[in-house]
Amino acid sequence: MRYLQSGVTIRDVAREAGVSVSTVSRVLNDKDDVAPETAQSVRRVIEALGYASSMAARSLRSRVTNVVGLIVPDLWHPFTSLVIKGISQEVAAQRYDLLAYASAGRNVNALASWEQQLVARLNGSVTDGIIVVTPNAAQYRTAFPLVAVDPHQANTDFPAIISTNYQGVNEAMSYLIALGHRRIGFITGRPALQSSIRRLEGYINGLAQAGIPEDPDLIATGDYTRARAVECARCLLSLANPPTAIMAASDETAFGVYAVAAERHLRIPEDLSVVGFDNIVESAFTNPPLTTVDQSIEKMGGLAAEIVLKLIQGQPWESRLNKVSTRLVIRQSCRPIVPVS
Amino acid sequence: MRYLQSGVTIRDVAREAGVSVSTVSRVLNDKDDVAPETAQSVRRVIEALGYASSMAARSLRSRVTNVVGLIVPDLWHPFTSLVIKGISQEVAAQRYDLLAYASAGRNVNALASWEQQLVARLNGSVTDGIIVVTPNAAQYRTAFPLVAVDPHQANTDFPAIISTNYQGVNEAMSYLIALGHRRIGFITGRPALQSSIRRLEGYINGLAQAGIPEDPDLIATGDYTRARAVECARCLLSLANPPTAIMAASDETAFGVYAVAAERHLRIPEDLSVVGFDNIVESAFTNPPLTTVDQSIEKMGGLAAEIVLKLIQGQPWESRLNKVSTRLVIRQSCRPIVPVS
DNA sequence: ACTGATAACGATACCGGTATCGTTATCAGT
DNA sequence: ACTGATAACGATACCGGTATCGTTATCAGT
Repeated sequence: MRYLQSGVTIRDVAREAGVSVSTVSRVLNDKDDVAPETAQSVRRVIEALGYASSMAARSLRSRVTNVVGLIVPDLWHPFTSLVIKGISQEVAAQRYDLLAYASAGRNVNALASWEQQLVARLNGSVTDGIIVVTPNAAQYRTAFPLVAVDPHQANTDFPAIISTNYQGVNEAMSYLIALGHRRIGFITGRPALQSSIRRLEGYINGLAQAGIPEDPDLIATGDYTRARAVECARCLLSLANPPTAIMAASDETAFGVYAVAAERHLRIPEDLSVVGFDNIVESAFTNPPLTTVDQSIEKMGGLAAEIVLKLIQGQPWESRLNKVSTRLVIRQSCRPIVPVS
Repeated sequence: MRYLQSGVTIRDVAREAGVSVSTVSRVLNDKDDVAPETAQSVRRVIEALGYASSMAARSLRSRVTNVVGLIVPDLWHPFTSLVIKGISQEVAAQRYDLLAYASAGRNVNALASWEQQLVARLNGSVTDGIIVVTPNAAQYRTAFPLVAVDPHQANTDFPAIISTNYQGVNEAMSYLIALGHRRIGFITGRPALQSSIRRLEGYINGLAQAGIPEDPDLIATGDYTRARAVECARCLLSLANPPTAIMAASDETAFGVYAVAAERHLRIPEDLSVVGFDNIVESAFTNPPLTTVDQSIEKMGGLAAEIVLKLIQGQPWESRLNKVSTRLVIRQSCRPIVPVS
């Protein structure tokens, strides 16, 4: 492999065009005090030399990059993909560029401090503002616009986008109870996370509102992963008096329940009703399609982008907590309970 | 919203620690000619001031960023997600950072020149090398490492990763023919693309090898999208003598066939066999699960990362075309043809 | 006592842009 | 003819790091 020569700088362009670097810079930035003919000839030279200005040099001096940064744990998880889709569209619409950073593969302990470092380093050099998805650090210190999507802590120093976790589960519970279910199992998310806590509260209050006593055996502690959900589901379905329905704290969790149902030859929804949370793309394609709580992940991304761009442009954003509402999507994984005659 | 004060520079750290900026720089880069006590105290000051070095300034001078760039049309498409997963793991393993750029939302005509600009701008300022997925430009001019995944042109100036498109379809055809199918429809990809051409050849030669005459009616021209595939499938299934099986040039295309089958009350695989290409995540979750040609998208990403990192480190990479082999994944969307008694 | 090597650190030019201030030519208005 | 405004452009400091070269103190070896 050989590469073409590079390293064309603004000074090369200036020399070739017979003007000063100032004038070239003016042409690059579409300033208005340049004679049209001059601009034209400079542009021709730029084209001929294949010149592209260095983002590093530009941002070092002018402190504007027109780039929005995004920090996510990974770039391939379904949840992440949807968030990115929402962000991406809004950012592109406002003619900014999007630049994503994956923190995956890193030591979990070092992660928080690494993210903190990254935020500081990106802002003030390569990005004008940053969107963070599921931050691990409690606090970010930055002088630049920062917005968090689905933060794991309740209180943050910067605007955060969250969905109505409590109401989402609560609504799903009403639905299951209306179908006649009384023994409803719950598999939680990762206990430390705010979203997980709120969803559990939705479950508990859902039962209370219907006057159904809470049974500790029916609450299994998961962590949002499919693997852990499999263990939880085995546990719940091995009870002497097993649940007729399982409310899962995430779609991935629900798919774990699907797997266990299959291994025990339980049919969904005939023998077991299941409700998920997230409405990731896969949930519409499973067999049967999963009834789940849609948290408009895409919309969360869009809102995050909107806010960070407002902040970048110097407009204030009062509200620190921005809720995006959830909605129960009824598919085919639940059915009314048939009283044992 | 108020933000913390920022703008801590290396000079602030130097002043506070009572050393020169050179020494601070040495500490930052783990150079060995610094007294341990000095390094210790500098590190304490860095911590106390919340200092983070500016990537822009660093890369401007040292021309090393430890960042691999990625340019993709979008960040949420299933194909993209899998490529990114492969890249991400390899890049993280070698302690580089990954930075993704989405070109979506941009005017299609301006896209190629925009990408060309972006490559030039990223390299030599924020990244050490770049991986491009499905480039639109015929040629990129860059002095830095560049690798293309699944390029749309056959010949490129830089290493490219492609899958064995021809063999993949060919193998699938053998499978369908072995099941007894004789009238096999084909829905192509976007005709201009190299991958599409090779897949079509796999279909045509598959028929020829079995001595089955080619029927132009059975070849419908798609473009890899689900929407277009729906029209193609309607066309094929409306023939006087319709196909008993359809080979689709992509999984998305296959899902278009699924949709048309449902609207016409045709059962898959009882009434119609379908084979896809890609093996995206969804294909395992459809009803029925799709038999498809796996092109190890993740592995393609991993290989791309491996090559670009080798190039960055100055090691040569001879081969310009790197093939990743395909593999037929048999699920439940095909069945043997039953002779009409 | 002198030499040479080495450890530890400092001073300063420089990367490639933009911001800022200055200069020159031209011309309308009196 | 002189003044002031304006259009068009140039010279240069500067952004915040690192590379390069230099300096000083210390000490082992003769």
